[in-house]
Amino acid sequence: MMDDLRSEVRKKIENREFNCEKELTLSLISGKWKITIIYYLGTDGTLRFSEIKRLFPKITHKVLTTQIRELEEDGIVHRKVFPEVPPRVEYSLTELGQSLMPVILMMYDWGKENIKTFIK
Amino acid sequence: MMDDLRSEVRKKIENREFNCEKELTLSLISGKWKITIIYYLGTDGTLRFSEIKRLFPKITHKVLTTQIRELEEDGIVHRKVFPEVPPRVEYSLTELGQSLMPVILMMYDWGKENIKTFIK
DNA sequence: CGGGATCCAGATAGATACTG
DNA sequence: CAGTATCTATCTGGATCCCG
Repeated sequence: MMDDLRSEVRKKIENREFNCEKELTLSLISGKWKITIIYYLGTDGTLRFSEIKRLFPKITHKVLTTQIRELEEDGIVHRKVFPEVPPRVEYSLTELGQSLMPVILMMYDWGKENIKTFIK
Repeated sequence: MMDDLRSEVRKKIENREFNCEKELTLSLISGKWKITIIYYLGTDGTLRFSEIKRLFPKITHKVLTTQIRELEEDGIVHRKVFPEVPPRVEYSLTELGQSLMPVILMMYDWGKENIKTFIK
């Protein structure tokens, strides 16, 4: 067990909603911004909420919160709160999250390699 | 260019809706059944519509049609129609689709390796 | 600064019925 | 056998406003 939050992914596993383990991997990184959030945290190490937000000019505050919270519930992202005023919150990848990086880098490479195919 | 169908993925590229190339890779395999359909075609070589359907007891006819059609529009899957009665249609991976297999296998391995983490 | 609540729109999946 | 059309349920993301 990772933490006491009930992640949706874990529920899917319990309800046998996956055809196969690769769908677990897929669902962890699926979400309009998740894969890129993981990638940034994996390359930059630690980022504050506002720093991540600045990386995505078009994301709204609430949506970023939701995406990060889900990654946290899935055990991919670690959240560290500093008891200061104004509050400071730093995010980083957990060990599990870091183990996802090779997969994401491979997807990155495949995309760079093949994106030409999709452009006229 | 691949074919004359307008794939949603290609439109997203043109509209610059991706933050990064890995989101291209992700969106090609995202969809409740796509990644597993690609995997089956990659390992079995060629499958008929009804054969694929049998592999997913819970998928409906129409949903399978839609998923395959999108994969076809994205240039991942090749569709061969035999002009017979009753009709026969065989699906297989294109070269582009086959190049996705290592990525999917890596996701499979990651899932098998880490699924224990998610079970109490 | 970071987060939560509410309401809403669009996309995706599923049920069902019909076709050559 | 494979595919289409219609309708509906669900999910996810987004807009907006409020809070310590």
